[in-house]
Amino acid sequence: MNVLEKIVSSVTSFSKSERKVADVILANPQITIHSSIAALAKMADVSEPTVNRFCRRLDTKGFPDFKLHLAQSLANGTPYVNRHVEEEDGPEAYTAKIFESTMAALDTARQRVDINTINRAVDVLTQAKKISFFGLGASASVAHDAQNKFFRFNVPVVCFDDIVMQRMSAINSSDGDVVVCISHTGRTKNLCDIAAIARENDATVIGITAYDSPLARECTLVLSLDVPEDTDMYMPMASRVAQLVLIDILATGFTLRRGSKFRENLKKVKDSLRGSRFEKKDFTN
Amino acid sequence: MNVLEKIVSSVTSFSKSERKVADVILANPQITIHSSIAALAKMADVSEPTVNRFCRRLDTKGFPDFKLHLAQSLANGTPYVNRHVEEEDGPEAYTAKIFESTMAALDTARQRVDINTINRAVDVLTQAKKISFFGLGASASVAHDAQNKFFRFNVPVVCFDDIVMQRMSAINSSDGDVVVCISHTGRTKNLCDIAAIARENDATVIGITAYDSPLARECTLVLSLDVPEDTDMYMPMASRVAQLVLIDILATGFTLRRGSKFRENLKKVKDSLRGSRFEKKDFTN
DNA sequence: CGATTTGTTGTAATTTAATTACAGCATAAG
DNA sequence: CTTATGCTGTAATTAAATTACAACAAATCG
Repeated sequence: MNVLEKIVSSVTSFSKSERKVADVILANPQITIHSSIAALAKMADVSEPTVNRFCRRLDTKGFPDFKLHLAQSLANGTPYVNRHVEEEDGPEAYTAKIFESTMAALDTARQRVDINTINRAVDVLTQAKKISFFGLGASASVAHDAQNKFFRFNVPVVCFDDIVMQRMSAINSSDGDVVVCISHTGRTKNLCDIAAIARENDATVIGITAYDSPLARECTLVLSLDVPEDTDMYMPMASRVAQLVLIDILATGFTLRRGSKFRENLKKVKDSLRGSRFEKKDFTN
Repeated sequence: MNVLEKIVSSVTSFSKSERKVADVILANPQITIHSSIAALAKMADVSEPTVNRFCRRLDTKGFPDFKLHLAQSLANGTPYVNRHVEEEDGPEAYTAKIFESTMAALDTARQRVDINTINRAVDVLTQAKKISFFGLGASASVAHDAQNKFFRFNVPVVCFDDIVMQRMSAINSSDGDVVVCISHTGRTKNLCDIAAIARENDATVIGITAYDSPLARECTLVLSLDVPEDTDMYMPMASRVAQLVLIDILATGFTLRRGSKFRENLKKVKDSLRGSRFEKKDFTN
């Protein structure tokens, strides 16, 4: 929890004077970090030791340390203490909030993701005979994106967003095949079934899903992203972005494992698109 | 440019002692922000005024101010000054770098995006008779994701990743229809054609693409995301995440414009999925 | 209803940290 | 070899933050 959020959440436990300090800081955080304790005390109309006590109450070593923490909270420009979109937000507010909450979600995802599992997943993927990406609903687009990436590596890769096709594909899988099942909740029944079928047929099943979910139990390897989802909107937003970044990481790990010679191959794929595009120089006029 | 990057880039203009200071700071930035000028001077084996002069050279007001800037640079935990993935990076390094570069990309996207255009795009979308999302290649998955979101709003929405279908759909469009064309480069010939066709048929064309690209010229409204793409990997990564966030923003703007009654409808859509899922309580054992 | 205790706040003293002024030294140019 | 320019450190100064303590307010208990 950053200092700004901490101030908001513990505002009830503050004394009268401390609340005055909190109000001033929340109103002009940017000014606060460039003020001395004397200036801030004057703004809040309290004494300097009160400001100091306020800082200590927030588990900082003192005023300078508090400013450091505050600066970090503000690093992303965070003008909105509350990142949840609200009814009365205008375009500027909700745009900023969505960017910020997405970045915050990626930050927690980064801290929580298990590097070891990523490494093992990359291992498995590089040795795969065939890679299949399965997702339903919102996760289907993540699966498509994964296909688009891994397809460039010139490995056999398929992607299905249709349970019948997924089922048939899972039944036909065998030892050496890798099936990647994508689901935010990990509680989509059909996908759990498919993971189980794939496992029964000796495929390695990687789950990009919630830890300790039904789907997770069916997987050989679970890449969990416990991202705090903003449920106000009833749509998966931040979680899906985190999933995509995870795909990027797996794809990057894959290319690095394959070595630099392989990377030239990637460039070839990219260059092959040139014919379908307008040249850049054509449009500098 | 953040302070850390600034130090790296101006390392040549430093004097011998200043470079010693730079080395110590770059090696332990986290320790630096919790040190006094005396402690840092000792670590770098220079005098205190040298440290102070070093700070001034970096356009900060002095040592405390420098620490503030440094704290902000480190806010995202940035241990990697260079965010580009390199050959010799291990799983820990490339995972962190990809998360960081994605977050950095979102941050620049946020700063550069034009709120006014977003607002107009939301206007247009809320009044649309029908919404179509078109994308090819990597952008196809973004289009799919957009469809998944807008579909929940109970508005007529289609998504095509096939040029023939896109073309037919564009030809059949008419006044009041909105076509959203997604392309990072904005130079995919087929998509430019389709945008032109849609426009000729009086549809409103929103482009999620590069500003000043061939596609942008064919659009009624251009949502540009000039995100610095890490081209080392020859894959669209950060740019596509930014596009998705933009979709989230448009979808959010849409729901807010429609009011709170409409939001209950969203909840209904989400609840409708319940039957296809395992209940949470079933798996707490 | 008054006395005592607990907690909050500000004043003044102290300590700590940062900055400035200046002098010595090294390096490079004339 | 001499002079000038620039870099670096010592010591003095100034600014800032913290601590100790006293006064006051509020609440609790007899």
